[in-house]
Amino acid sequence: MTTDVTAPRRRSEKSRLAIVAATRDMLLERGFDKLSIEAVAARAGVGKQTIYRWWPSRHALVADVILDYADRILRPIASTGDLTADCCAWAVDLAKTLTTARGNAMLRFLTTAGMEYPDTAARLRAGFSVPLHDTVRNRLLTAGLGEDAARDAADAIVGGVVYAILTEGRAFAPHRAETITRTVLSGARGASS
Amino acid sequence: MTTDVTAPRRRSEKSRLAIVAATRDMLLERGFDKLSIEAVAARAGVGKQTIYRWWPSRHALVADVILDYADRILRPIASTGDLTADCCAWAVDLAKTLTTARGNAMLRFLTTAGMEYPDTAARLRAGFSVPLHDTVRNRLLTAGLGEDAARDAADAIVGGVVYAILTEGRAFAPHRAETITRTVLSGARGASS
Amino acid sequence: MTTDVTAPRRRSEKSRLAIVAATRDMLLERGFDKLSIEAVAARAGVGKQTIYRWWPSRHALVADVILDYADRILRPIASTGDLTADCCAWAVDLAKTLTTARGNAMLRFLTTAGMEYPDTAARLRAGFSVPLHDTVRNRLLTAGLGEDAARDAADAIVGGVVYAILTEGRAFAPHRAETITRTVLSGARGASS
Amino acid sequence: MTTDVTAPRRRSEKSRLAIVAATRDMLLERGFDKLSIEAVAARAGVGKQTIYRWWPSRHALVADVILDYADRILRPIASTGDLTADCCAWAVDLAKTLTTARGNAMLRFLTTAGMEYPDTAARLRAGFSVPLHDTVRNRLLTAGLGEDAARDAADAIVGGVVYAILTEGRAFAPHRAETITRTVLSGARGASS
DNA sequence: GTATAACCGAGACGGTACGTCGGGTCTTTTT
DNA sequence: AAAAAGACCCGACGTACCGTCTCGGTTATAC
Repeated sequence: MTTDVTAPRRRSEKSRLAIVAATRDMLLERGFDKLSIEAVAARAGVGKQTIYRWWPSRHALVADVILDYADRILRPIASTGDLTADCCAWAVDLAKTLTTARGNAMLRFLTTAGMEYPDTAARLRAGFSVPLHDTVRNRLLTAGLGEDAARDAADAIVGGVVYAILTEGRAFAPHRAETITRTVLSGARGASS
Repeated sequence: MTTDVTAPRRRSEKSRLAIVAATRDMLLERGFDKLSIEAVAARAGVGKQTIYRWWPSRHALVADVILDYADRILRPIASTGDLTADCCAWAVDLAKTLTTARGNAMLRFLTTAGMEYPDTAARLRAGFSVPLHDTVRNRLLTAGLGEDAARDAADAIVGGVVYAILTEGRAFAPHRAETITRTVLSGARGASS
Repeated sequence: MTTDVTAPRRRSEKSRLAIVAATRDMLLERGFDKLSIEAVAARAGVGKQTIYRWWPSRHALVADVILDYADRILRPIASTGDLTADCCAWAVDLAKTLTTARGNAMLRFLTTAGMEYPDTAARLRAGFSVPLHDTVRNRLLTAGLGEDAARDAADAIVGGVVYAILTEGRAFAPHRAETITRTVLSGARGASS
Repeated sequence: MTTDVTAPRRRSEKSRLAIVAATRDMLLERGFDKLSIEAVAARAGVGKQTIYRWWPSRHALVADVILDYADRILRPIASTGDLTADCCAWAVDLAKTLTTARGNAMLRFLTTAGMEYPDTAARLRAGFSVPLHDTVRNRLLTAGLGEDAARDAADAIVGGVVYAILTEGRAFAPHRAETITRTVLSGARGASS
């Protein structure tokens, strides 16, 4: 039974929360580019060093905040027996979330923050992209699709919806997520049968 | 009456080319985040003001460079009569391009540079995302699909391939573009018949 | 005929003056230890970089300010024919200047700022200590003393007065400068005869 | 009458010695300006608080170390009957000590550390400047000089030697201490007779 | 012979200032 | 009139230390 040898060096939980909250707020107010560590520290009532002590970079800090929020985006797919209906409902729900002001902002940070820094990219992938993809893939596997078919269909559904929102922004009409999903699924089911 | 309205401004073509070349080179060498106007000016042997005179921001400058490169990514789909084969070949080709070191870098800049600045985002959308989508959509329309079906299938194919590359990077195996495309098309054709 | 090869790179005289004035003021208000470049820049309405561009360090900046002031301390010795009277008057005058609030502060900065940084030390020596010593030495040479006698007596007079003020501060009574000087001179004259 | 009012506060002698030694070493290695409490604590293997518990400031700590060393500089004047010879020997010895690497460094710290902080200045004066001056003054009184003459001559000798070393550093040739002293004494003796 | 409190090491914390980079504006000189 | 050069004001960077403040752990009186 390991008793946590790494010694949790008495980090101040109060400061941690203040920093994360300040980052989240300023991210939505001013955007990722204009988010400065200096401003976050000031807003959180914290010394700059306290941020640098626990986060290696601005990207890593933002990643934490986004992953915290990712749980609100990642939702399970219902299993009513009707695969298409379940997936369409889920896709429309996802599209709605990603076209709210907050959701769309988070999607953009998620994408920008992950660029250029492999470590951060890996964390965001593991905490968002992969779970998103797996949600669909697993539902398809449950419905009897083969490994490859499930993976490809999941790529097409998730990619089709998310990439469209990425390029079109909040102008994307959520109900389009339904027709995209329906299009993909009618193909995937035929192919797997 | 001045003939040749477009050029009473005596802009130095030599400087313009040097700036664009310097930007392209440094973009690939150091990445978007670490690209500074100061460094571009120095490398191009140009005054900072000459850059600011013609481009409103760093994002706009980078957008120019990327759109210049976009032509190498945007290619037409062949029309051999076999829709599926044509689209698959095109998709695999696209995936191959976007997983080269250079192509992947460009895709990332394309995505990052467009975030947070609506003007730049609109230009990049018009110069890359829309043409990409239209290429597929038009081929599908030509093949007899309906408006909506063509649009949805194009979303799924383009999004499926590009978003996967966006999250997985160069690890994405280009041949997966074929199965994704095939999956989508088998659905879209069935639905439209 | 050289036309100033070093190219006077269009330095802003306005900024230079504002910086020097701000430094002088804050030096007297808060002391050398608590003088920060940041505060000087703010008070002078100038960017920090403008200070760093022209002065290599805080010590160098302070040295400039002090040497500017040194002219008020360095005064010539009168030549009435009565060597002792002339020197005593000069010494008392020096002591008076160095025991004013401002003069004493300057003496302290002069001493502190020169420590630890050879370059600054050399400049301060050349601009203050050496001229001070030479003033006395030259007067003694004029009066007929030999090289060595003049040098030693100058050491004793200047050192006697200045070092005492350095240790005792403003408590030093200026008229003591007279008796010290008289003591030294009565010896030096006897020895040189 | 409470004996030992100061309370046996169980101060760790080991820590005290480690701190003083670390301070002395780093003072000579890196100079006064670059001496940080943090570094002293680390080098001494001691918590920062242990330093702050017993010394109010960096200056006070350095003063302790210097005064510890002052005993090696402050030496008595011999009494062979020949006043001039005794004083000259003493002065040359003093000059030699103050022009060693270590002695000169100590003299500089002594001067710098005492500036700006009245408390520290007073301690250093009492522990160094005053004893130095008194050593000479007392020898002169013993030799029959009057109060004032002794004081003035002591000022001139001590100041003449120390101030010259302060400005010239290790370039000061110790034998000059002899001629300075001789010059002053020949005056002081004549005046007091 | 314990308790109990001062002292210790360690180091996190809110801060100030450092010296540097680069942004975008402005001015001077050259082409 | 545009361009090169580069000084300027400014904001932020990431780092070094400041002096204060807990944390356990360890002694060494005082009960």
